[in-house]
Amino acid sequence: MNYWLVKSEPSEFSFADLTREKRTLWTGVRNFQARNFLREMAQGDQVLFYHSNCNPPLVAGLAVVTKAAGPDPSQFDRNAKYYDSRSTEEKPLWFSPEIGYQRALKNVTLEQLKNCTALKGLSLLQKGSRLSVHKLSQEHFEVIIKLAK
DNA sequence: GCCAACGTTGGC
DNA sequence: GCCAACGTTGGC
Repeated sequence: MNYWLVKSEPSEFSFADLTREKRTLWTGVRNFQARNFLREMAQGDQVLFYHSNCNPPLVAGLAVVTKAAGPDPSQFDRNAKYYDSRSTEEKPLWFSPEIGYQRALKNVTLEQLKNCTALKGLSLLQKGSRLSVHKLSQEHFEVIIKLAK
């Protein structure tokens, strides 16, 4: 099993939104490295749901991959913000897994993550890291879950 | 709102 | 294939 962290701006889609909707297609990721991670996600993988671009940034809850990635429908929609003219039905560029609500977590702020020596090397904390999808080791995942208790 | 860091684009 | 210009991300 793999462990992931996905970022979302709470003003766009928050963990409370996921809690309400139960499941959602993770659409709109337009970065190749993040895309590769999305395609690697398998049903049952654990996903930390991170709120970015807010004050304070934090890990808000726990999600789970409910369905492996298929083509991101928003890339085909001419009127969508994430339309990509390079994509075809035969050769889609972008992929979306389905993410489901698992359980609420006590918030773990970015500051707490930074102050935790056990999380040294976490890719989210690397300088200049802007990826919206990160892969975590099981050890780092469990440390963050512990911080949320 | 600022700006550092990074990714992408496109001219050459 | 280089690299300058531009756009975006996201913490602060």
